[in-house]
Amino acid sequence: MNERRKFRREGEERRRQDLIDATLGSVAEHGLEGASLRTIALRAGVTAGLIRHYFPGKEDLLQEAYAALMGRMTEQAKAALLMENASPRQRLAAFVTANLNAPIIDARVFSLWATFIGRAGADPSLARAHREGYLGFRNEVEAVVAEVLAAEQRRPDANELRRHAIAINAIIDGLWIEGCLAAEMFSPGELAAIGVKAIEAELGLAPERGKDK
Amino acid sequence: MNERRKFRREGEERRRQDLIDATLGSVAEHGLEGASLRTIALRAGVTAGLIRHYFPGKEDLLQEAYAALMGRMTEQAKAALLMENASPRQRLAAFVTANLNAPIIDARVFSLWATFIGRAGADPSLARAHREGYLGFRNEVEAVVAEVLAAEQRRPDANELRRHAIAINAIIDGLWIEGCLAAEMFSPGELAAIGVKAIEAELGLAPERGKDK
DNA sequence: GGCCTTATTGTGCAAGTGTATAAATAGCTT
DNA sequence: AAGCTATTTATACACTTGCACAATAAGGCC
Repeated sequence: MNERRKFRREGEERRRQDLIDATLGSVAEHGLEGASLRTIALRAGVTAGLIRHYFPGKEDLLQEAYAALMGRMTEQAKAALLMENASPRQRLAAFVTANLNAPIIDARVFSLWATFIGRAGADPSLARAHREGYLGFRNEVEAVVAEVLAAEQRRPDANELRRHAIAINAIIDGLWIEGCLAAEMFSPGELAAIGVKAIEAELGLAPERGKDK
Repeated sequence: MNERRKFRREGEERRRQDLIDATLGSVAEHGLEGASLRTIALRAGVTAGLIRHYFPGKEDLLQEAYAALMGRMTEQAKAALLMENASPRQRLAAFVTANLNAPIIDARVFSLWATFIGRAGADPSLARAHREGYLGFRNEVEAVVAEVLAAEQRRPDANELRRHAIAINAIIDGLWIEGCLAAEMFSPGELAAIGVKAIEAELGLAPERGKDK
């Protein structure tokens, strides 16, 4: 009468990925507290015991899940900077726009980010993971800003550059949060437009004229 | 041999406040997952059973704790706006400065904010609490911005005002996060200086000259 | 000072937790 | 087709959790 459940063997990479995705899904829906091994396993279509076969403990699973989340976020964010043959200013605008639209503006991703980063104060390994991600991001910003200003024949010193990068980073982060928490309060593209304008004001760039030449 | 624990009766308001503080402390240190009724009670110097006497359930306690946190944050933030006989521009600068220094820049407060808001996506009552707090804050900003621009003889329309408020709010939020997460990366007052400058650029205000007249 | 209210403690309980480990079977190798 | 191995299931265990409730004593009231 008691039939043992049928199952399929999956490749190791695939299973690990599925478990990590299931973990992120659980955390996004019910928070860290609601993400039990059984919940996660159920979501991954697997029994709880299997998790122990791929991860030494729950802590490790959570940590890998957070790393995966950060990786995806920064990867998507930086992708917008790779445009070839575009002016620095256009690339900066594209970067900002990419960061202030889907899929980066996303309630689920924000929920995950907030949940994990709330523990950064207590968990040093999470704090370090964040610090690295943040500095990498800011350095990217600083590099583009340097190019933009150079194209305008301006020679900012290191300190000025740093302050611009901090401010621009803040603008993007702040608008990102507003967008994630209350997407329906903004019309499509509105946040990106506000962001680009604010950043150009910060850099003292003349307002864009219609395409000439 | 088994002596029952001695205790003191406290006023109702006092006990509720203590329990709420203990809750915030627990959540800040160990996250929502680590904030059990027993942990909270221990921190408040009380037995777990007592919590049920003041709060119908854990959910209610958490909700009241979040409301208390938000209340304190916005209260402190708005206090800076109450300066009498100061120019609008000075009041705006004071507001920004107040928001980008201790006690509002604080790792513990940030941890709490992030932990709770991470659940806003799943918990509608938390989401609403946030929405109200955010809109109240932004309206304050919008009001000051209107005064500042009026003092400069400028007549922005409602939409322009709204966009300025959104951008300024983002700048403050973004710098707040940076400061909370990595306070040691910034010299004292640096974030506030960056914030004031960025906001004045956003509003198109001429850089401040030394006091004349 | 004795009494009465109720704030507070202590204990119990069912459900759920992470971890450990034994038993089974899927799918490759030969 | 049989056998092996390691992926997967299933069960057990000690512990914690939120909640319920009976027992107790603190402190104001007469």
